[in-house]
Amino acid sequence: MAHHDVRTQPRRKRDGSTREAILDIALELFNTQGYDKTSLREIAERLGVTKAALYYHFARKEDILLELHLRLHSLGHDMLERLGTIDNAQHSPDAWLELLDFFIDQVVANQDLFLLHQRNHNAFEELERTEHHDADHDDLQQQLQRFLATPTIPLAQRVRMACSLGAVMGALMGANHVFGDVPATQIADLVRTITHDLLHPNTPQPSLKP
Amino acid sequence: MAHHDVRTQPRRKRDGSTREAILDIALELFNTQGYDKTSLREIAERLGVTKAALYYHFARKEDILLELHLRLHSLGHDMLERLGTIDNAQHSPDAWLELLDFFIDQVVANQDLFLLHQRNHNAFEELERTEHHDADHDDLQQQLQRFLATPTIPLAQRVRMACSLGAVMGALMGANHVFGDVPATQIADLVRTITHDLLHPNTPQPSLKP
DNA sequence: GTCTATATTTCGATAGAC
DNA sequence: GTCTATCGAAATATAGAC
Repeated sequence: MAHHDVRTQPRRKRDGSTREAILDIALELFNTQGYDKTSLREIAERLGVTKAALYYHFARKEDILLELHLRLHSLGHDMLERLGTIDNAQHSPDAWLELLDFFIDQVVANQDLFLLHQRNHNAFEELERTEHHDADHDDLQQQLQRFLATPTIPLAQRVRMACSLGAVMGALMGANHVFGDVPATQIADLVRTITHDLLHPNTPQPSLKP
Repeated sequence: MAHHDVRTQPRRKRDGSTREAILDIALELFNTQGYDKTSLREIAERLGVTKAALYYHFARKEDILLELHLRLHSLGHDMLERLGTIDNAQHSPDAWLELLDFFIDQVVANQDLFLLHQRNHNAFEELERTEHHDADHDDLQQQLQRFLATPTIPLAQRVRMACSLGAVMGALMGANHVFGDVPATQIADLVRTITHDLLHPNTPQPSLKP
């Protein structure tokens, strides 16, 4: 579940650890400097190889970003299925809350990838413009936005759902800089409480799960 | 209050409308393509002039972004003062709610500028790394983050405040694409209600203002 | 203020040896 | 798999005429 096959490539040395190292360094640099401002020379330097070596593993610079995008995409796969079940009948706040619960876990566990997507929004958009976007494998965020645009759901509730998503991102993305050394899981639990208040106004919190 | 002096430049033709036109086009292109992917050639082309003409108005490309940043900064100036009064004693949810109320208006009225900041986060960061950032003229977002890091405020409430900010942004930024032709002011009112629920859990809404 | 060059730099990408 | 060397494109920025 961690990788998506992509085992068409040959290998002789380093068995494939270089490819992973490239992705790790790229993820870090893309997050701190941005995708465009990060050159292949910089990535190669940090890795201790030359630019040309990168081209053995990735045909284009864009493909590095694409691979990172795929990982984020596979993370959202489970969520999108749950979204489908919601779409059919029950747009209840409870179903959405359950979805958020899962989403929060994903964000905490893969903060870097979500940060990448948020901080390089434009680069990702162009990525999907180039990759001719065959079918329904939309971005997670795009699917969520399309869901929030559903006209059959009352506007007030759609706005509530949008706010709840923003609340989760707002609290968890900058968490490292703002909440210091407080463990992310603790922040996540607080956020869960808050999303409950947000979606179930004027309803007291249920007691903690045993 | 709209512009910040910057009247050191000479002028012979076009009295200064070109400068404004450059900023308008740049803002649009930066939002759709990103700051890095937008070339001066592209801006000039759209304006109907040549690249060199831009350099009469802005010494560097970075200065175009900087000017846009300053406008966003001046918008936040009032808010930061209000923040200062909160910082002294009362960290009450009501004071924060009042701040949010003002913030929501700002975001609705200047959606493009806030979008610019969100979609080009990395470019803005490098901007403040270059411009040696003399004193306390931080970014609005940076000031808010520093405030949310205040250790004297209980953690649970700090997370609530972070969530409320995220909720506002989450609902208002993508509003155009998600909520279709619903006027932004209507969304804003819904968001106000939601932020109330978020900061005053289990408390019924006060009746609408007369 | 705006133009026509042109300088300078950096980047993504390729070719071919090892 | 990684290297050296290099190409070609595009971008920022400058010089100087009008």
